[in-house]
Amino acid sequence: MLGTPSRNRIAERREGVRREILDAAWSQAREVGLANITLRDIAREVGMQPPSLYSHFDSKNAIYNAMYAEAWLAYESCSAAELDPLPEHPRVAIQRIARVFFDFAVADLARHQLMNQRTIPGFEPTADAYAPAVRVLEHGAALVRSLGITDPADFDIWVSLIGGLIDQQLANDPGGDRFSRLLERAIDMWADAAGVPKHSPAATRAARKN
Amino acid sequence: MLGTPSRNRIAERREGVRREILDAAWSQAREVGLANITLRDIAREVGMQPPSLYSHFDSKNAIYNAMYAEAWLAYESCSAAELDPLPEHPRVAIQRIARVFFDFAVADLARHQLMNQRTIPGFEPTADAYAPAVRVLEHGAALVRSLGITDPADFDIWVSLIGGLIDQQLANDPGGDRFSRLLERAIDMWADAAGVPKHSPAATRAARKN
DNA sequence: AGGTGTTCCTAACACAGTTAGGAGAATGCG
DNA sequence: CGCATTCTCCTAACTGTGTTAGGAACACCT
Repeated sequence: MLGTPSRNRIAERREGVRREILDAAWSQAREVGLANITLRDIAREVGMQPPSLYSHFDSKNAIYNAMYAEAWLAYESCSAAELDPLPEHPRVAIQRIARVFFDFAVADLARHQLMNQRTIPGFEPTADAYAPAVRVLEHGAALVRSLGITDPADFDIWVSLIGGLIDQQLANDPGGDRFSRLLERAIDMWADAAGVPKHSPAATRAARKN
Repeated sequence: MLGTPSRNRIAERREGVRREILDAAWSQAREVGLANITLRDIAREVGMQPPSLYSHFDSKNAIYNAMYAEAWLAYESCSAAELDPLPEHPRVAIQRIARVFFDFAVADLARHQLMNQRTIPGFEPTADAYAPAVRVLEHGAALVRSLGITDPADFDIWVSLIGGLIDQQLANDPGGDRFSRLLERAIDMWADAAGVPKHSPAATRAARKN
């Protein structure tokens, strides 16, 4: 009965409040735009006075920082789920990775701005918040290497291509699919140049043998 | 001797002050970042009190707006100069267009953020400030069409590819050339897929005949 | 010279993030 | 249980931002 320090209680409650604040921040970000969220509005949504938020976050940027880490962790688990049985054929696999990242980014403008663009004036993620991002990128690079892409330049071009399509989609056709539907074609173009085996039935059969 | 209304004088001086303000805004933007410029600092650099700026611009966003128009006009005249004798060979021409745009964007981070990213919270260019931008884009599209690219999707991919490389260059290797040196290779990849004739001596000779 | 408009000024406001300091509740120990 | 401690939230206030109101000085035109 004794010996279990109730330090858990307090930590749990604290974590709960943190969650509430972050949820309010996300909802505000989606409502008024990532850059336009205000501590006053977050506090109102949580039922606090603005300065009380400082009991849980050191600053507004600390909130952005937590959101940043959260976003990349979310993508990490999303991609782990969506790419678990990675398609055997290299070209299909690379298409799938690109598609998963593209759809994740396009699904939430505010999140994408936070993750991939430098849209918040004074904000820069701390090292530990940045860690999941580099983990994801390094994992992607390793994946692409394992599919036979030896030249790192090819990886850089691949990343640029996907990022460019995402930006164009969100900037020029938000909610539509003008650029989304070009993704496969663009990646195929890249795969041809990078020497990824064509996706013919014969090639697929050959690949299955491994 | 008479009949020349001195309305010119006053208009000229007004235009001069506008120039001073915009120059100060650009210099501040390059110094502290586009989003971090402040009316107080601009006013100080011009030798005014902050509210006096309102005699020349309706708001801070109006300054951004003028800078936006200026940036695109600058690119328009830059590209007109750099692309005047457009290389005859389609592939070389398309490489050159991409290179000119890439270098112009990478040369000035603040300007690129203003022109091509939505990095200023409340700012959206007015129709007349936006006009040069659509003119440039439409001109580019027409140019690409004239080089034999019939599918608009190819143009969209081309734009995405260039934009993606620019963003990566500025975000991950500012001042370097990690992505800049991949531009030609990436555009060649695209040109292969889009069916732009290869750049062989024979093809060049054939193209010269037109 | 006198009337007129333009341009700049000072004073002040609203709203942002943030800090200081204290009250009250939850927690931990005798 | 009673007391000390810590944690959480509050109110009041500060700094810095864009912006508005209203007036003074200057250049201009007749």
